[in-house]
Amino acid sequence: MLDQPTDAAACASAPLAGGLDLDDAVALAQTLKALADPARLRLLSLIAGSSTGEACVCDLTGPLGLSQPTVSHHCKVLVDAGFLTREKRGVWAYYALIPGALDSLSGVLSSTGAPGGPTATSAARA
Amino acid sequence: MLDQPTDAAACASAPLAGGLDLDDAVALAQTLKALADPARLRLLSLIAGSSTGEACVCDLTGPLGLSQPTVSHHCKVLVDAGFLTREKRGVWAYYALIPGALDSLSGVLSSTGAPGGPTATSAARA
DNA sequence: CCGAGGCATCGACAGGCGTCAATCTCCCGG
DNA sequence: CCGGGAGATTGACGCCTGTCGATGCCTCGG
Repeated sequence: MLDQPTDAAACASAPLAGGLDLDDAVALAQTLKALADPARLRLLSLIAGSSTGEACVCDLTGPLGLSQPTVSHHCKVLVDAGFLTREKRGVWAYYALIPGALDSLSGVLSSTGAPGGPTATSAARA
Repeated sequence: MLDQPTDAAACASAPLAGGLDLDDAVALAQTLKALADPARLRLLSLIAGSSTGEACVCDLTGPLGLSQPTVSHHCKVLVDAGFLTREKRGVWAYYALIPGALDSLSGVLSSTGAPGGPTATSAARA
């Protein structure tokens, strides 16, 4: 231990009161973690590049080179993170991306560089 | 085998040629993964909120509640990802964030929703 | 020249995450 | 009513990563 006397502020000066609360940091990290995967990024890109703006699982397993359960798992993660919507039509499940979800995330990232930003606390959470 | 005759395109229609290459997806995922951590997000926020725009390790261990090696590890990850710069002044190492790094990432995320976007291929890589 | 202190690195451990094979459920066509 | 097929779920395995304790390096003050 060796305790920590009054010379704790040895190097810098400001007490460094961070603008990001721990709870908010965890939420934002979870949203980012949903995107921080090559398979999920390509999955979003595939759906975004589709002509109809939606795609079913059986069409995604081919281009991604992944098995069906894996694709289903990634879709579930993206739906849970608020990036995709799931619509069951007959036997097939069609996934479409929610417009604005990525935009709000971009706004949060840009506001990080601005000290005392507006409302970065409760964003990326439509 | 049951083979797969011409009914391969059973559900959808388009061959779904994704705009994101696998190599590009891996690179973007690695950049996002550097941010997808509560400790690193708070670390960036602390440095951004600092009056001088920079902070040394010994000042970050306190607010983050992490040990010194852990903070040093996170700083290394962020420097390697291109979000922070490391400047050794005397005994102390001062970290400052690179302006524009988060902005370019925001641009990439926004362009994902635009089919046939501009240059999302080689971004977030200053 | 030598001691002290801040930072980076190493080794180890626990937890989470991505992936697949196997199985189950649900819906449609005949 | 029954068979087939698409998707979701479960269980297991392996890898990656966050965390800490211990140690080494490097710089500054005396």
